[in-house]
Amino acid sequence: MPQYNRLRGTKDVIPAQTQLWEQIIMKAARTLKLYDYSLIVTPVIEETALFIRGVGEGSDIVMKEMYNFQDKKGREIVLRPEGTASVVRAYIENSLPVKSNLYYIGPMFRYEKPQKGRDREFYQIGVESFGDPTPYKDAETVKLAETFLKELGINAFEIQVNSTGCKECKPKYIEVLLNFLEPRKAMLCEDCLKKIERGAAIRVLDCKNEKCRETVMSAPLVTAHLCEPCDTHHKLFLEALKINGVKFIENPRIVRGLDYYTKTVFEFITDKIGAQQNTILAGGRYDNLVWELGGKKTPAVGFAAGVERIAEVINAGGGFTTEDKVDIFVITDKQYIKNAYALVNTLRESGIKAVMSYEEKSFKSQFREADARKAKYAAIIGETEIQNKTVMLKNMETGEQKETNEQGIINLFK
RNA sequence: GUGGCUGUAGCUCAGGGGUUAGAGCACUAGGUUGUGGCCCUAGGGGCCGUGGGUUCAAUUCCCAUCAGCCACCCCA
Repeated sequence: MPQYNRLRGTKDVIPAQTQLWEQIIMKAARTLKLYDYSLIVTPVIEETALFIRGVGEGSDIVMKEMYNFQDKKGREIVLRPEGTASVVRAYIENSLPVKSNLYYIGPMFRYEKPQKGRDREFYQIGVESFGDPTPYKDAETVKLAETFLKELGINAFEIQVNSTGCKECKPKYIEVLLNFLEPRKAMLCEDCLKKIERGAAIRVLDCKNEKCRETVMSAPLVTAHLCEPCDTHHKLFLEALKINGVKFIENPRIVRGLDYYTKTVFEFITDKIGAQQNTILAGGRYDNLVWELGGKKTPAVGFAAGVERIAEVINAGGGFTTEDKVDIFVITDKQYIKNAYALVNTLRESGIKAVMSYEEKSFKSQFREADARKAKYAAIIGETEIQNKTVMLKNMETGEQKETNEQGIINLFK
């Protein structure tokens, strides 16, 4: 018999994990509705050009991480590497209301080398809010993200915020930065030199190399080079966060890897996963993307959270105690299996989670199984019970048992 | 994409160039003629990741490959 295995970097999410996923999705949906967001579902496949235009030609995602292929007509197709470009495309294509609050959940694909906290297929829950240019919206979005995580019992994270400026001041800042780096090239690692060459000088700021970090310590900060409107926006954003009671850390060195961000950017970082992949949620404002993808000039802000990473954090904190106990395990002799079968059905019709073994097994085995399934009660139907038209009900925790009947059991669970 | 470590039962792992490869846990059955958890006994289950090479002989040594983990890179 041939054996088939998962493709590299993919995983099966089995019941031991999906219980947690159900919780994450349910709680996310509740919080999102509170903030007036609606679900949007877009295709997993899109034309490749959407992401080249949307995410940016120079980004790593586009340069080396896209799962792209040609379909039977030779069209360039890609398994979406992220959600924002798709949602923006759908927003434009469906002429949605200018002000729209949308959320999505689904798999994303990136052809990367897998390691802990980083798969080739992974799930994201994300939100995108269109039509509101104010910093209040930025702060609301951060607050929403914080609420979502706290609802899940996650408190061990740090919120880092920054502004990357707009298309007016960003290029000017990069020039200032280049002037600073130029005489210090000898101090930088090879990767950073490459970053400068391919026009991604800002990425030097978040290099983890010791020497680079030291060098960059005294580098000019973006926040000090924002144009007037961006600076005002940023200050008001920080103030709005305080009004919302959000605790944050200003980190002028966070740089998002996707090219579309303008002004506000933020990251939620945890130290609970025990891996280097410690960003569980990240996002920011992107005021030019809708226009760049062919829509009307529309401001927008959003974020995306990694479902697997969130699940990891929850598990690291002991996980959830989910109630998956069976209410009643029905136990019987082989000649009364049909009677037991009928009882299980009746109980279920009354909303009671009842199970039994259809196979002929000894009482001992059936009790062992009832125990393994963590049944609250065992209901025994044997010869005497059939004769008396009763059911022996045993409390599996206390060990007490008493004779009752079908209706008695149903009443017990009302 | 680069570098390092690892790959033996469902899980955690031991072992070792030569007959039938082990342990604990889990699983199944039994230890009362109708009663679980603890305990005891028995049992099932392994192409020793895959392919090739060296050898009289490979699961053990060598190479390749695949996969996982870690670091870099990057990101959710």
